[in-house]
Amino acid sequence: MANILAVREYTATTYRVDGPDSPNAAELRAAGFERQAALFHALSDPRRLTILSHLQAGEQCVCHLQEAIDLGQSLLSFHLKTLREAGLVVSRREGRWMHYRLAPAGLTAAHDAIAALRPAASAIAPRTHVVCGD
Amino acid sequence: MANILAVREYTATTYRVDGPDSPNAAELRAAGFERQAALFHALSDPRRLTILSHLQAGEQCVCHLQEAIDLGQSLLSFHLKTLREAGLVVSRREGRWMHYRLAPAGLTAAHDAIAALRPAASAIAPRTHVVCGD
DNA sequence: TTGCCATATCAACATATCTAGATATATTGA
DNA sequence: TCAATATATCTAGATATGTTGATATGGCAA
Repeated sequence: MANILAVREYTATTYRVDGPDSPNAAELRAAGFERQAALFHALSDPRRLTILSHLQAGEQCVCHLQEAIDLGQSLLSFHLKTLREAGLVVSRREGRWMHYRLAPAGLTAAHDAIAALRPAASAIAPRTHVVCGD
Repeated sequence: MANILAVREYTATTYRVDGPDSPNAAELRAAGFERQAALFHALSDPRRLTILSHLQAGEQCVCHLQEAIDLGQSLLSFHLKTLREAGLVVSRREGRWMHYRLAPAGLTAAHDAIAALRPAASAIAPRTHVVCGD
């Protein structure tokens, strides 16, 4: 880790339920949505999805990614940084080359976030004639 | 549908593989990433995630959402529109009230998009000493 | 050293998105 | 028909994000 900041890690965090500064449920949920939103933001660009799909086969160095994907050098670097900061990929230096690979924990977090939003079967039907105005 | 445009629907689309205008695999993949990116964009805001989680219990009218969530009227309407255009919620008018509920197909599409990105077990390890420079 | 190469970062600009307030539209009830 | 209400849309400004070209950094080889 050294001096790298702002990299999401998806480690489990536990709180003592009644500790003096334990955040309440609403705050926890809000913080969760912030995290999840950041994760989905990283996934919300077709170029970044292209990069992820290229990494699916295994670790790649930037030079190979650049050959495979039509992106300028600094732009590719920018998108890789975005993915890295979101916790979706990790990087490793080998000599002068940087290698990137998928970070399964990040994808799992995204997967779980969506799974958590899926409605109960009872929740997908319209509820007609519910009085609203008062 | 009438004159509603730009609403994503997630119906299966099939192509004859060798038909004269059948898009090639790369184009199909690119189009898929565009769609998926739009979907993730709709999920990339904590306010919208909050809305979705409120709809998880079942259909809600806008007035109830507005009570439950601290958002100005036009802002709530904006985010609901974003979710609707992404195919994540559907709306229904009942009298003067609009009711919104989750659209399972949209959430499923997001879920599947992430599942499709998950790496093979062999792809998550660094591959050291791969020659790169040439 | 020195120079080269791979990649990251910076600075400037273009574009997209979010937000708030004002206004428009649709529906109901008087 | 009119007024009231719920929600959507519009407008303008603020902020965030993406893109490009230039420059910096870190490692290697001569």
